[in-house]
Amino acid sequence: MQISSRFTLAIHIFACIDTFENEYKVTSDFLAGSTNVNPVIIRKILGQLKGAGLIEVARGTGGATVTRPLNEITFLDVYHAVECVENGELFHFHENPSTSCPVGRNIHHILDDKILRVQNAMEKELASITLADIKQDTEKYLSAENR
Amino acid sequence: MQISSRFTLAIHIFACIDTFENEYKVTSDFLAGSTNVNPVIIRKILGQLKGAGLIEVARGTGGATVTRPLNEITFLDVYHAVECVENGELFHFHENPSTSCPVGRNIHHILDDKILRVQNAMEKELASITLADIKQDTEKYLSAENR
DNA sequence: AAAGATGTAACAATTGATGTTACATCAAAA
DNA sequence: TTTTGATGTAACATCAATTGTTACATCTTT
Repeated sequence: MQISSRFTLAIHIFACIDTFENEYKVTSDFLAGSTNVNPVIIRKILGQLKGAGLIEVARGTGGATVTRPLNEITFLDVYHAVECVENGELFHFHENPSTSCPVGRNIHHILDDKILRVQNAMEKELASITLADIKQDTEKYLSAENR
Repeated sequence: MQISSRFTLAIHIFACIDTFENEYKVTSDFLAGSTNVNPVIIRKILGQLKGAGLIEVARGTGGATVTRPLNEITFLDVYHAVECVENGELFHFHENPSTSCPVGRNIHHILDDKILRVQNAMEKELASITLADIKQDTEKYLSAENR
């Protein structure tokens, strides 16, 4: 299983807000155009980002804006905002291992710390990347187009 | 989205093989009992592990055995054997970002290296854990039960 | 009020995971 | 050589999550 495209969509949304907020009003329809994804899906993601306090969305008048400096928003913040698994558990366990088998009744003890290590490694890397990096590379690629 | 329970099931299977292979013949029915998962599911996972060269399964007579020393099989080997996403891509991209939007047509350039960093961090940690670690902790918890 | 947004409910479609039955096939042992 | 107990696998069922879509109440500015 893969991490849902909501994550890459959310990053795409932030790149659009930063790139276009001075030129256009960045609405769900605008974002739907850039991502080629249904506006209602965009609004749901905007709602999750808003719920996490990363953006504000103007009711009535429309448009999304970022609430903090971009270097203070990490990929991990976005990931947590948008990925909706219980406790953010990366690995899915089989539900009811046998309690009459000694391995079955201990498999959680045996595995939990190792799985946590893997999840922590991933989250640490996610936390090391910020939206400022995205801004920088977006500008790099866009200016490379104009030559 | 979470990584499928096939992964934790596969580790469970290895723990069973190592713990019980001298006492019992470790068949798909035996493993189905310990994991509380349907035997056909177990056989599919066994097939994937066999395809990756990690185990051998005896046709006719039945039973699974490991092909290499446990410290030479990493979590990453098991993960790759069992997780069936194209190229092992951890993140799912939205399919058709707009080519008429400058952000849309560059979003892959912008994101790919960062996503790769995250995936590499996860895989590096997966590669650092081996089935020998599982064996050791399995023995630890089972012997703790017998006191 | 009118216009242009958002928020959200309700439902459809698709996909992948998981479960289940059935059966062909295999290898050892009786 | 037949029986027995396995595996391999097809075919289908079920379920959950993602994603898409329509519709509409609601909000803010004009």
